[in-house]
Amino acid sequence: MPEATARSSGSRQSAIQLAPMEVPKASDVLARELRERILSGEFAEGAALPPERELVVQTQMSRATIREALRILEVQGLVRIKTGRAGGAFVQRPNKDAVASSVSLLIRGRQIRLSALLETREAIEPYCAQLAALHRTAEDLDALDAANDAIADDGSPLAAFLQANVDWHVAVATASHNELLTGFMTALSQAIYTATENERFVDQEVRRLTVRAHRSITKAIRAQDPDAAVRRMNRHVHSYAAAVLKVDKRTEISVAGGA
Amino acid sequence: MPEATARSSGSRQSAIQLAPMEVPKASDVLARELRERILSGEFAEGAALPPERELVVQTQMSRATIREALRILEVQGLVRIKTGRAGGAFVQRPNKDAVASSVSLLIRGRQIRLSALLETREAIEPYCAQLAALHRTAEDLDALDAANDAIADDGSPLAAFLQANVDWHVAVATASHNELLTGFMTALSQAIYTATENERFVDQEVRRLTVRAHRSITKAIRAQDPDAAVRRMNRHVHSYAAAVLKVDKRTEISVAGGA
DNA sequence: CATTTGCTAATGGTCCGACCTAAGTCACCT
DNA sequence: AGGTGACTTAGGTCGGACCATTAGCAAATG
Repeated sequence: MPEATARSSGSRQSAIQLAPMEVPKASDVLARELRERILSGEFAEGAALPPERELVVQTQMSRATIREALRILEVQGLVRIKTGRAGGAFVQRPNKDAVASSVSLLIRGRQIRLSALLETREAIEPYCAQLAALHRTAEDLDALDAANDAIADDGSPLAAFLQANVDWHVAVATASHNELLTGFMTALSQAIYTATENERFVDQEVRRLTVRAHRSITKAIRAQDPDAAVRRMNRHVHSYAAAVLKVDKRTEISVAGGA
Repeated sequence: MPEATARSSGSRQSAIQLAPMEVPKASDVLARELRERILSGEFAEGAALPPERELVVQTQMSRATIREALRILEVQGLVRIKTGRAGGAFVQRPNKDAVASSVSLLIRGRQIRLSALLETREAIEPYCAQLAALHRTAEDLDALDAANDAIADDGSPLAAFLQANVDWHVAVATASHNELLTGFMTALSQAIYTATENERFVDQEVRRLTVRAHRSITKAIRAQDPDAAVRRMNRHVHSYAAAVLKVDKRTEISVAGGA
């Protein structure tokens, strides 16, 4: 790759020199302005932004430009747009779903392997369990029990098991009362869910072991025993990862062998 | 909040029942379609999507609709749009910047406290160091050394120190060769940077200690000693967090006292 | 009176067509 | 040869029109 080293493109040099200038797009300018006002708290959550046509007269921009700006904010999770009378753009604080979706795109786009997802979970979740043991409330414990009861339901289909499994893990993260950690774990759990959906290794035995491990971890969290919580969670996610990867590898081999 | 419990709004019940139907927006449909094709690999990275006017004739949608769809993909980091002749929408795989920006919005929007950020780093980074010790390459070591040398430069301003600090931590994550973990750490480091920018506790002593800790951790990573890496990193981020929070708390008190 | 139905207004969604701006290409002129 | 400017192709912006959805109110209806 030959890098251009010249300071000008080879023509005569005038005495006057100007730096390259940035010309931002109008919709970006408006989006940035609105975003700053939202994040600064100037617009309260749930407040309605002016209607598009009103923004047109206020900003002197065209409606297309304004709509693009609103679309940007919508994708970023900063506003929610409702149609119809009394509709409009309503201010929203970004939530973990926005993070989850962008993480999901990263995973799909860069084809991050299941092993990397499980590895990441092994990094994060034991610490979540530790914090959960320290900060859990009664409601957190209820959520944990509810999710685990749903997992214990033998008759439920695979999808229900996996969803309940996700719910339990997210409940652990929620009990940590660290919103950022919760956001990461939500995104991660969802991704592991979809990646595991086609795995065939989830049988009654796996379910039984899962429920037992969850119960044990929940017990430590209830007892506010951070050491036990981190230790048991570590063991749980590690053994789960090992089990998944064993099946995963076997599948790869059988696929490769069958071709 | 009185929740509506009725299944219909109180009128006569016809025998025929219909579920609420979703009517997606045209731009969302197009965005979804293009997104799937990009993620499935049908469009290679760097490939140019058809020009807007060409998409108009292909999809029978208006240009405004198509532009909104492209704007969605742009915000999600799936395409990059260039103006001028030979411009257009070029396919891009989402990178960690997209995750970092959405995490940044989450942090600002939900006013996540610095203590939570540091807590999250304590969860993630020791594991990163462990993986780095296992998987680091020679290039990774070079990056670590370069970043730490930049930190050691006593004469540099605060911003340079903080940036070099971020670079080093990101380099550790990169050395783990887990793209998801790297994405998380990039987002997190950037956020901690901005949150720490105004802290006044970074003096020469802090710099000296930081450099020393980094050197020690780098040494463990170089020696491929995961246990030492995780232990030292744990200690480093923990003591850094304690130091920051001490100043943070003092600042809060002095502000409260002065008011 | 209660319910249903229909009308009206407000607001986002879509479309069309025009023009502006940015940036390669290339022929022409010096 | 080298610069200059017209041409061309792309996105960016604009204005206006009309459609679709929904809330609220009014009229019809039993």
